Amino acid sequence: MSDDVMHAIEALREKGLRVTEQRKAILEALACTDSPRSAEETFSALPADTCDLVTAYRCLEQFEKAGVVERGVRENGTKVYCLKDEHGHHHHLTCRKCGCTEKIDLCMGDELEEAAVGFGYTELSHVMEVFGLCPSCG
Amino acid sequence: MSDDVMHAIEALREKGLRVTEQRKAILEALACTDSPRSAEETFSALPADTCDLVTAYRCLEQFEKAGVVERGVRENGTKVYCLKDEHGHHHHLTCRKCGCTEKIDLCMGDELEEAAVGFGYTELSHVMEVFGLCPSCG
DNA sequence: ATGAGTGCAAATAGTTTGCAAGCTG
DNA sequence: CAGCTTGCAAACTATTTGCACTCAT
Repeated sequence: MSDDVMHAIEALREKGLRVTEQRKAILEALACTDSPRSAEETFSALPADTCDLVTAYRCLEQFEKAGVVERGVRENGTKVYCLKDEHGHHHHLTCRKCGCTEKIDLCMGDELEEAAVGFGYTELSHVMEVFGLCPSCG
Repeated sequence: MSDDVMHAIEALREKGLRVTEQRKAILEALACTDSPRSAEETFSALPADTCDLVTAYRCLEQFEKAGVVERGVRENGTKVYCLKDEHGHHHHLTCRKCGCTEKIDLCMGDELEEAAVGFGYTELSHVMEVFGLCPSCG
């Protein structure tokens, strides 16, 4: 089991969430790829009969609330999730055609906060995804 | 009819798209608000019997391809559209609770392009939305 | 007049909810 | 053993598609 998964499990415990076989498997599935995955995709990546698709949805939602995964969106609106790694917040560059992704470190968190706080907003979060055609598909 | 709508109509013609009553009404509906609106919301903002909801979906999609509207996403994945104004590209700060929005000028287009081009990506686009609680809701 | 655009009905994708049974802490 | 979790079925929301008809160019 990877470090990231262990940390995630620990985080779940700290938040008072229960650690079940299903949840461990879902975290493992998220850990074994760099690309953010949708609930369906995460579910498909699981060994057969690990859990129900609904459970994948529910766990991913819980994981996000607990802060162990990050949520993004595809160009079509599908929600995608990826395990928070030790580097914390980052974004993705996703190929519109083949779906492959690259991690990009660049994040304007600070500028955003600044602008939003200027409007008196609190509890900020943001979604940012970059789409394009990768070298192989372009 | 506002300037923005006139420009949009002109742009449609240039792209070889037809200018119908429905399309004009949809553009008007988009023009009369600062907030990005979903297809459903745009449709509801239309005078009764202007067109079918499906038409709103189809037109907004066409408008985006033609470059006369910009598309964003809500936190829940819903697609939203807003008319491109003379200032061009911008982003929004949306209140998670009441849904009100503020326009924010800040956009990291250049940094993004740079990073993405570094990976060999082409035909870039990006989605960026900031969510929070507005002063009244926070 | 010709094909883009539209309306209506129906299909689809993604996600959420209700409820009874199961398992974790 | 309390109540968080899960599974199964079903509801729902947002969006897309097929097809015949209409209208802008």
